[in-house]
Amino acid sequence: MTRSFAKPASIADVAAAAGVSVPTVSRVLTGAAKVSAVRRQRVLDAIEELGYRPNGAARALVSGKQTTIAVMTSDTTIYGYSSTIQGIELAARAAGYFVIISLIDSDAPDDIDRAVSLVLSQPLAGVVVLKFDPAGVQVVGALPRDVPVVAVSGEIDGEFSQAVLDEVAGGHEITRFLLGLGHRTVHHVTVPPSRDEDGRTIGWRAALESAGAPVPPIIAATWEAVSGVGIGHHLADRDDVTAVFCGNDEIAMGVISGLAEAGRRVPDDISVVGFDDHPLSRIWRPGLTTVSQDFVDLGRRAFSLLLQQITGDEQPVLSSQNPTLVVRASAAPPRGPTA
Amino acid sequence: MTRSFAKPASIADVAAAAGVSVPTVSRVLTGAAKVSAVRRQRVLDAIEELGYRPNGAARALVSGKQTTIAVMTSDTTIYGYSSTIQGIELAARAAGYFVIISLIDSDAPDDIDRAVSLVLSQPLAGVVVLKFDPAGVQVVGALPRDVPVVAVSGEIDGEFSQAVLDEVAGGHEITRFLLGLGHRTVHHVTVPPSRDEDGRTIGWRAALESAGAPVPPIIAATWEAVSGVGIGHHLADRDDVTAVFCGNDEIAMGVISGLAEAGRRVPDDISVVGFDDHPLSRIWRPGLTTVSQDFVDLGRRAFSLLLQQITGDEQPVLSSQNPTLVVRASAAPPRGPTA
DNA sequence: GTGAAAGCGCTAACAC
DNA sequence: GTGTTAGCGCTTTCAC
Repeated sequence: MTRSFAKPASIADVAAAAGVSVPTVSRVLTGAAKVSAVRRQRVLDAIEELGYRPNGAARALVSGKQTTIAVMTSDTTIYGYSSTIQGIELAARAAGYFVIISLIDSDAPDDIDRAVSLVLSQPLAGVVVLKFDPAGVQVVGALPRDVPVVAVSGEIDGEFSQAVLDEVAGGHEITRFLLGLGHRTVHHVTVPPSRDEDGRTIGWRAALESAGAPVPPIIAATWEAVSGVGIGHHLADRDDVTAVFCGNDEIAMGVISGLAEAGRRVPDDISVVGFDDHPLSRIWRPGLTTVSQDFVDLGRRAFSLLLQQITGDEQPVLSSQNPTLVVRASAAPPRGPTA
Repeated sequence: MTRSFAKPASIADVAAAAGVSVPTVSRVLTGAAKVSAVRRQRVLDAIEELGYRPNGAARALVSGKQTTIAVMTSDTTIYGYSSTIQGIELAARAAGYFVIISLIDSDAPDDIDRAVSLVLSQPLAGVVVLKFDPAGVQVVGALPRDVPVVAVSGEIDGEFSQAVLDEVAGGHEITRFLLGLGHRTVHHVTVPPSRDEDGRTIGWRAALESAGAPVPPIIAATWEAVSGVGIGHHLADRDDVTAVFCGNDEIAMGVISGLAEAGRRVPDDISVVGFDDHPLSRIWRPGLTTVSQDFVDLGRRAFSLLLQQITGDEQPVLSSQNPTLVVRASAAPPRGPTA
């Protein structure tokens, strides 16, 4: 079969075929004004017959309204990222907007500039930046002030509208939970932070301090779950570690695996908890105690903030939501008295 | 701080500020023709000063060229989906195209129609459909023939260009691997198929048949990893099951968890393998034996097929790639002789 | 090299 | 209700 991508029919073709004027076709298309039933039908028939579809570029040009927003992110595959994107798309589509995905290669200045100018070269109603990592932070800083922008997650700065999950509260709560189980302190493994310290780390530290517990040095992992495995091996050698709070669930799984390979059992020998409530946390053995974050809702809220800006509101708004503690089996009281 | 989203500067504003004509500005922008160094610099300065950015809608209108493609998918969070999307974006961006994500709510005719007409209302150079599931299949069927389309995965039909991973080969290979370990037969748990039978299922059946092994009834799971847990419980009661090939890694993890909860050990009591080589398969305990698929590359190939169509090639092309077996610890020979 | 003029496909403003 | 006239921001002839 031969496929042909011929020049598409224009509104003028439709008008000609229907024997009406161009604006009349436009009227039946947009419903902006009444058209007699006869002509309306003729137009509809012509559209059908010609397989006519309005040219969006022309529409956007004349109306001055853009119906596309961009999501700038450094990744589309990480659980939190992809779920947030899904939430943004859902909300955007419901409001009649399309969403473009624009990947940021790294947080190197060159890559940031390239990503930003690429996005701006497109006619956009606004942009949502996933500020989960340093690349996102850089992009927010590089975006011009005359474009509607909302940042998702990250440090709260008040300059842009921002949709966040209250990570500080989440980190605080899960750390307090561990302390409540009887642990003397809680060690902390981080994913690459989007700033000096992620909210979850700040919450962890605050919980420790307000309980008068020692604050051990932070252990840094990468975004790769495997990086947790090495950390698990390392932790297995340390008698002083009884509870570990990991920056996300994948890392926690890696740590548990590493611990297991080194012969230490979770939660019997050591408690390990995560963050995010990844879908696999539930079926992981032992079930992972974690903090549940509603990323899809986060994406929805981000879009609604953006829409506010697009439609005129000029002041930055903050939308925050509290995550909830999910208790499963990976955390337990420490073995014996300090032993 | 007050943000203002004033009317953006147009090329005419730049021309006025630089004291040149509009086409001259266009020339320095596009590099279509030489401009004297003096004027060029004046234009550049004016652009800088006014913060001018070309209006993409106007450009698209006049050039008749679209630089946006759509990816239609029923999900953005599943590992294979999100990785493929990332590959598409990477390739598209390198070629100067933007990618719109358009979610399909379900495979119900209404949702399909809505999704298709929504996408077509946008000025697009082409569309990539993720045909991993029934919704994708329906969408491909509903798309008009005058738009460049490429399908990713799914049954090979020859009507559209298609990028696939050879799932039949993958399913065949991993089943043969299990048989080679000494299992009498291999049971199969499927994720919702995009057609009567997914390629991996076809490969499984073929391997069984050509080995003269019995073909047990198929067990159906959902896309949710948890659905595997219940199946695991169920399987634990059956003495005749010694090897299970799951439609994807998440389901395999669920099955292993269910088996473990019921007191059966993997791979000692029963072997379980997956498909996809999910990032967590490696750190799962036991390490999951699976079939590795390069989804990012799949996305890249899909885009390059689309580009071929956009730039004129009319005949459908098939791009296939062989997945590779990844042997880890979750499969072993069956216990004793039939025992 | 550079400007004037035309026109991409569409909607808005205006007469009738 | 309907057609005529403009004009959105840009690139592309086409003269000079």
